[in-house]
Amino acid sequence: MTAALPQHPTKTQLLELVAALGTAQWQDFASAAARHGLTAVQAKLLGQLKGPVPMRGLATLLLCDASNVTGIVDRLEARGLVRREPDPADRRVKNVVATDEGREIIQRVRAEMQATHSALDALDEQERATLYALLERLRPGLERRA
Amino acid sequence: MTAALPQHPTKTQLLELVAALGTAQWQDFASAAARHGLTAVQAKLLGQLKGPVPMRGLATLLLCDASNVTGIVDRLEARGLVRREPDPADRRVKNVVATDEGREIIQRVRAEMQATHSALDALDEQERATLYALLERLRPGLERRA
DNA sequence: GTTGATGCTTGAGACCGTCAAGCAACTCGG
DNA sequence: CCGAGTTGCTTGACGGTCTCAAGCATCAAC
Repeated sequence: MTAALPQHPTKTQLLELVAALGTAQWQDFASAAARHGLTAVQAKLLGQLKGPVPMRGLATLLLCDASNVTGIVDRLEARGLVRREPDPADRRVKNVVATDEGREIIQRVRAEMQATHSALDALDEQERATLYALLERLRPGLERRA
Repeated sequence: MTAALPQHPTKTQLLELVAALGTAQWQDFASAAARHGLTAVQAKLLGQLKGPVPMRGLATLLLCDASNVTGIVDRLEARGLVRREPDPADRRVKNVVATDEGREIIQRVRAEMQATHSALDALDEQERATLYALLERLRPGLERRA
């Protein structure tokens, strides 16, 4: 008998569980990145580069000041994982592009997130679909800018 | 017609969704904390103090070096939100305790996480129970130390 | 063209995080 | 009891992350 099974968890319990899983996943990500000599923030920025993105766009994506992006890109560029390209339409803009090496590294980091992958393996296809649908419902509330 | 509805989202999609929600919640937490002059890390530490906790225990909880905890507790103590008490059983140990003001502030921060609360309001009791159960299944995989 | 907005960088300052080193106190074998 | 090893905490050095204010170049609009 599992008398402690919460049939109706409080919002607080759910909130704490989400927070705990979020930080656990972040740790997993950070340690995978560290194995390749990257910080979590650097890896996250690298992960946003599906195509050329202006510095300003990165600041918006990462919800931080533009001057912060300068430093992060500086360090990535020094390692050859990223390039700054002039924008043909607007000479103020610098577009950031991942190099081949950059793309390869971020792909490896994602693949090496062992804890996250093994956690998701605990669910079958159907359960994952249910979880995805529920989380998708949370998104609009969470991403609204206060 | 919603043809794009993923009946069976890939692990990658699910992973990215979890990551997005995790960082959104963290931002929410950080901005609630900032309204009270606290950083997210300070608020997180404060939230762990249900009773007296030794410095070493905090380092373990926060998955960081003990010397890091020293600085964070220093700043919280300077604001009077936390106290260091000697441990009666072991004179090496210093137990950290939240002051009344500290308890009050962390409670307010939690209550003021508007985005998170409104996100959870999008689900009814039954859905929350389902979500909780699914997330609980993810925990063992995620929290295993690699 | 002048005015104003926008994109990026720089510099100062605070916090977060690690590591190495150090001191105090505990523990345990002898 | 006593010395050896361990553990708990702090300090100092150093790098990364973040914000703010200031500055330069460029664009847009009148």
